[in-house]
Amino acid sequence: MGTRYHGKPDEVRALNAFIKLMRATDSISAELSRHVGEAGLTLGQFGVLEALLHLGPMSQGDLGAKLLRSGSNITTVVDNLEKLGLVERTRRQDDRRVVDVALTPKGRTLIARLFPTHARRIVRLFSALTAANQRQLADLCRTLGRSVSETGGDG
Amino acid sequence: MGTRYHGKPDEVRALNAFIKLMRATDSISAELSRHVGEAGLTLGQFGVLEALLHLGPMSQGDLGAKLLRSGSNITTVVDNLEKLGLVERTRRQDDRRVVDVALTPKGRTLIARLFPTHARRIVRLFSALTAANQRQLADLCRTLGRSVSETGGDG
DNA sequence: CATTAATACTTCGAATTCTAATAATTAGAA
DNA sequence: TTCTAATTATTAGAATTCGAAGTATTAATG
Repeated sequence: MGTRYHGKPDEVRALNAFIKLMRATDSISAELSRHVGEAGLTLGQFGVLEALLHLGPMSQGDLGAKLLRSGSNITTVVDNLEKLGLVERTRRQDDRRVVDVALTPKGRTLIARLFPTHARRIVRLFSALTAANQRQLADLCRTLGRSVSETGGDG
Repeated sequence: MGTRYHGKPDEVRALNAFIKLMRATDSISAELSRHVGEAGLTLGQFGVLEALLHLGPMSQGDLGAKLLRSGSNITTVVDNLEKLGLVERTRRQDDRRVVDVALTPKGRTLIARLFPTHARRIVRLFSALTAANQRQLADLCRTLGRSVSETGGDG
């Protein structure tokens, strides 16, 4: 009772990296969510607005691919952003299956105002790491993420 | 208009590390969620069962602290696990505010069966990194996570 | 051309997750 | 001891998130 998991060295090592990764992400998300929430937005909504600001209007499918979210999720989040008057949907004329999403002036003003603060907050959170360590972390995460999404389930 | 964000170097660096971190975590979570889901569990439920297996029975408050989740979230997840007959609640006698959560035999059997596969899966996902790189990643995430939860909002 | 298959989105049901408000219990202070 | 604080858990309401099923549209096949 109350004993930690003792496994093989390679399991302990991977599980430790895994749990640290998850906890760091959780902490950062919670912190950013708190401040985005002060502006009346969720992180998911913020992510959509930011993608539209920096990449321009795009279909819901592309949004899902960019943000690694399911199609039904994008539908829901865009629904809520539309209710808030921050984005608008346009059915594409040359392919009426596709729905393009674009910022409204109100949405553009809001995200353009919020993003700089958000970016500075991320700089501050990551300032616990040196520049070299930030690059190293990005590199390790890129390798890891790429491998996971490529090899997927089988192996 | 389809232009990526161009900011100051320190912003670009931190934002890049941030997005890589988030994407890696998302990919890994999705992959693990898929397989845990085959056993009829969510990642949140799995996390509670695993904590109870490796650390023994504990209060809902302690579960929330271990898993970095809110109290109301733990209430909900434990509700669902209780419906599935995998955990049981006991009101603590010497402090009747506290609810202790423990695995039922059924819950213990299930998580004890699932965990080894889960652990091997994590080892496989992280095998894209060398042992040294896994330790490095854990170290960077520990530093980052600790800094975030300590310094919190102000800075 | 007609049928079938693939694509893009929506809807539905369920679980997660949060904050805020509430209830129950315990601890501390007057 | 009695009133007030603080602690622990639950409930309510909203948003996120998923997978599966359904709809509309387009592409491909016969």
